[in-house]
Amino acid sequence: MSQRPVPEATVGRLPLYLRALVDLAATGEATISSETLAAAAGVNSAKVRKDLSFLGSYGTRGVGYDVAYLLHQVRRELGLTQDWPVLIAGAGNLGHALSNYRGFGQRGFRVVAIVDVDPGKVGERIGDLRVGHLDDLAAAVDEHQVAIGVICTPGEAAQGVADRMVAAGLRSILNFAPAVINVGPEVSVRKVDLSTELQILAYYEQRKAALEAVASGAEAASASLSAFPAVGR
Amino acid sequence: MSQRPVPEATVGRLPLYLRALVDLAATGEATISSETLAAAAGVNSAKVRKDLSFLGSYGTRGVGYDVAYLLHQVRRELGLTQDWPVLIAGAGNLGHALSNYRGFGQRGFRVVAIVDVDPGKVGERIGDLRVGHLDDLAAAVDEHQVAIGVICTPGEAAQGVADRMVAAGLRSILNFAPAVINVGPEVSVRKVDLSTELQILAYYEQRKAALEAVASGAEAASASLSAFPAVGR
DNA sequence: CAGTGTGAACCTTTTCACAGCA
DNA sequence: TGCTGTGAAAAGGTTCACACTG
Repeated sequence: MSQRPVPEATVGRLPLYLRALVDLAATGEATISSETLAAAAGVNSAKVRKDLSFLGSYGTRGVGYDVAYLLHQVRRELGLTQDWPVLIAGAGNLGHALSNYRGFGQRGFRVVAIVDVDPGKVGERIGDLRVGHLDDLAAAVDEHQVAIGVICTPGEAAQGVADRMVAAGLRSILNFAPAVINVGPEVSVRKVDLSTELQILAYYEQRKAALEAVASGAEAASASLSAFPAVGR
Repeated sequence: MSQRPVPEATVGRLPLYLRALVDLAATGEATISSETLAAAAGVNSAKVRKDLSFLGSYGTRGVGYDVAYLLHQVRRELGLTQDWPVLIAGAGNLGHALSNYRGFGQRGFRVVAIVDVDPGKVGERIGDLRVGHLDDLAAAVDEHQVAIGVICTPGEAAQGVADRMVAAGLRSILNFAPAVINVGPEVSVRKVDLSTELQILAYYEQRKAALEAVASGAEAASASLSAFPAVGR
């Protein structure tokens, strides 16, 4: 496959480029410059060029990138030329929402199983699926060749569920539970914490409020407001 | 308030420490070392000490940090000594789930309004709330002193909603829609993209599969598997 | 003497700036 | 001529290692 290692930061942006390219392909544009792609993805053009250069030399100097070709290359690099069966653990609010989320299917992620421990939830229908019991996780992983597990349980249950996932052979976990989970080095974990994001916003919001209090006071606050990053990621 | 600017990366970890400290306080521990806090937060101890040193010298050499005191300081730094009223735009799957998510309330974020454009959703009850119309967004922001807006709409609608939020005076936005939104530099935006996270996992999963194919082939793959970061953030 | 606080080294990521090519 | 691809510089973040202190 692709030669040198792609930096982590770049991998994190490839899905952004992918989305922009999909939108662009729909409009019928044949080629795109790094400048335009950068605008669509919300980054700067130097970053786009550097990132894409890790995948290979897919651009044409003086012209730009061929949309269809680049789209294919980014998809291939991300491993999205195949479908990925996904299992969700936890059929609460969030588990429900994710199971029904159309965006997953559109991007090649098929939710093939949902499990929970609550007897009141086991057996419930969600879309085309029936909620299974957590004890059947390993069987479901085997049966559907699941590659990625998603944890949507309360924080207390997260580690136990993660252990079962790893035992069942999963090596990629997306964790929505507000808890740190410990797994072996062969397992990739990504964490999405909804409250954390709000807390980070609260931090910057607070600073803005504090600055304004100063500004509305005696001396003009000459310091630029743009000291606040628009995006903290 | 607090003096020197806290690095962005540190701000991003403060909620992690906060959660660990809350758990710890519940167990009754009075003090904690950077080593133990690090384990609870899933980072290393040097990072913990550096991070906390930006808030001030709150530790005691040879002893550690006073849990209750540090908890208070982290809360204060993050601006969590007050409640933050939140408005959600988009009452679909995700909007529903977030409205009902207990974790927000527990951490000082109160969902005070939900709006949508779909006539089938406007008027619907979600918890204690009634879904309002998007046109009433500004009124709701005023009435409830909303500080943070959350976008849970489809991608196409995100920019329009963001524009309304900014026009209504919001300067902090959490965007769950799969789209880049453009706002002025005075507005902080954080983005959570569910599909993006899965795509990143797919990338690493694919590489693992490729490596294993090589390993199970002729020559022993001497390259270490630990080239895969457990967490990509 | 255990554990914080922090300079200094190191590594990653971003940005700059321009040579080189279609 | 216009835009890519990329070295080199700058910025930001992490880790090391140890002086210092309660």
